[in-house]
Amino acid sequence: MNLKYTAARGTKDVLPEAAAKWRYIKNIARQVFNTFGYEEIITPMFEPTELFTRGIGETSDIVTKEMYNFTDKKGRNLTLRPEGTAGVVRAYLENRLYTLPMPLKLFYTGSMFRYERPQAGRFREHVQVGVEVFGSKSPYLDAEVIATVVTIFTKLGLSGLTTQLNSIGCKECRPAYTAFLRDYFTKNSAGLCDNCKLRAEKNPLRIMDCKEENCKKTAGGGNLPGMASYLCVNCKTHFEELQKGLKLLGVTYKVNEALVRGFDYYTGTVFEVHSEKLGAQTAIMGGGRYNDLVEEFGGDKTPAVGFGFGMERLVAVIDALGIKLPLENTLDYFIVHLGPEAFEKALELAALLRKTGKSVKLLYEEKNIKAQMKTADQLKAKKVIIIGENELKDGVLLLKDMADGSQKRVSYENLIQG
RNA sequence: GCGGGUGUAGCUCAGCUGGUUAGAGUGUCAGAUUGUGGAUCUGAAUGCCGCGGGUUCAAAUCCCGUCACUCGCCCCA
Repeated sequence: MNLKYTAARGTKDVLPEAAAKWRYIKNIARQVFNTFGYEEIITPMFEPTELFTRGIGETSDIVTKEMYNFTDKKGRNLTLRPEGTAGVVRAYLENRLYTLPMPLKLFYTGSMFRYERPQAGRFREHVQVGVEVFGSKSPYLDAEVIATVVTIFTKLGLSGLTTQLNSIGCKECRPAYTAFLRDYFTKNSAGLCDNCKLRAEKNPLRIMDCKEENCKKTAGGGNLPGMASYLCVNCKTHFEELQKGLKLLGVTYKVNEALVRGFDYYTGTVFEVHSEKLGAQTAIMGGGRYNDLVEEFGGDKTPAVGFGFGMERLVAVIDALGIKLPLENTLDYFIVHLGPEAFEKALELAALLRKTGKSVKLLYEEKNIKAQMKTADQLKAKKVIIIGENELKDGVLLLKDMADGSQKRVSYENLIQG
């Protein structure tokens, strides 16, 4: 076959088998969100470009090289959303959701778009399930938000995950630390890799996480003071209480002082969940606090915290761990029909059974019984109904249980009722 | 944006240093079993050898380009 069209680079079809997994995961997530009191919000897939450039940060990689921008017929600059938070914050303000009881807990699911080079666990369109909570600055809320996603992962049977945690400080304390790092690394730039030379100016926090040996050495092999020692009192107590909260909620975690996230809006708490089953992309969930973003978008100062996890990566971990999700096979009946008269009966019977909520399939072409039985087997039908000359003559049906192979004659009435 | 690998049947892949009608397993379809699936046996169908160009008497094989996939870097879910 000579394919005329293929899916756009970095996009993927989710076929029925995988879609069933997605459905199952989303159902679990919905259940968990419900128990934590979240409500769903659906926001547009594209927004004015400025929303993202301002929200995520002009200099971030996502904004500078990964956005799907376009102009519409009126010349408006629009962008396919690369992440979920900015749109939800915009919707929160535009619809005056701040008049609702606080804290307001929202969840969403939807596609995100980033123009990246595709690779294991990374696509140009990926689906995120995420939450945003507005109106509380309590560290115990941070803890609960983390517990929410950990609960989902636990319910799905995931193992070997590590929840990483850090505080990157707020407007009060972070500038002093980045200034210190910037100063230090520009003075000691000789040993840095090309990337880190750029980072020294742009985002010196990242240098602490570089894998290059020389950069590690230049960074003092872990002897440089970390962000922790620069945190202001508020950030410090917040971070301590968050950890206390996680212990109360039974969430195991690991503090990772090198954990930095790619969006500019984060303040204080940041966190990620990693799996070693994913190749180079190990994060399946990321999030944090963003106490200044609502205000930057023109609202009142409103603390907020959120996370997002990626469906594709989550499914990859589930598969890599060999987890078999309890997906139900839904085909109740397959009707085998022999001859034109039986076919008509089969159509009528299918309609009756479907009225009672049963799932029913049958073939529309004349095929011998063997071929039809084979199809029933391939479709994993629970039961097969056979209608042939004998059954027509006696006004009954032959009902076969595909699991044990047993079969018996039943009346139409009994079948519909049972 | 930068590197490495790979494109052969629906799927997984073999085709060595160029040489005749391009193979295997699996799946599909048919038959053995004319009213019975999952096992076994027999048989059949299926390929612009990713695409374009070049070298050559001759290219799936060598060279260049291109596209796609894939694994890394950066970054991120």
